[in-house]
Amino acid sequence: MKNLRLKLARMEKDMSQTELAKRVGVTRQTIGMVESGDYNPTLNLCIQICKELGKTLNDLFWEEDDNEMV
Amino acid sequence: MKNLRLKLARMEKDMSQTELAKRVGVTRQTIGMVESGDYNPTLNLCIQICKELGKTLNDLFWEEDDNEMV
DNA sequence: AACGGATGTCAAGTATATTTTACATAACAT
DNA sequence: ATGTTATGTAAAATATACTTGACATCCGTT
Repeated sequence: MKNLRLKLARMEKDMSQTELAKRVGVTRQTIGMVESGDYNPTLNLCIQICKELGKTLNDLFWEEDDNEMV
Repeated sequence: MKNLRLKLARMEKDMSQTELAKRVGVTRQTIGMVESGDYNPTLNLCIQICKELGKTLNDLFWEEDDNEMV
């Protein structure tokens, strides 16, 4: 399950995966994997991404409904 | 920096670290380290903890600090 | 006193997040 | 046709999250 909210938030900031990665301090592959889903990033990475995109953890990483698939 | 919100939410549920750990599927040491702070858990672990305690990611893991909305 | 449950911590092992390097395609210019 | 930017993906290496097992203290109970 792709993280479309993250991808959208990044695009709204006119930021490439490479640029977001640089700001966050990881590689672009890592950002790509987070957006692609099927991935379990660390909390600090999520927080850094949120801060760069002006969003909160709930905005980008909290599933409100009962979409399981952990 | 200790995660006091997590500790409080757990205690409000009358749950020991051991019991929360069992429900979440990790060891009690891991829960202890998350509560002690200075630790970087994975997103899935945070989500599982939130679900067991009836909280959201922002409730337990988002620092509102100086980033107030514009 | 002795017990049992809850928590803190530490060292060594295992699992996995993240990096590095590399090659691939598509879109859009020049 | 050539070059550049953006993205997807995949192997192997490294860093670190998480486990295992142990020993510690504190606190309430018997």
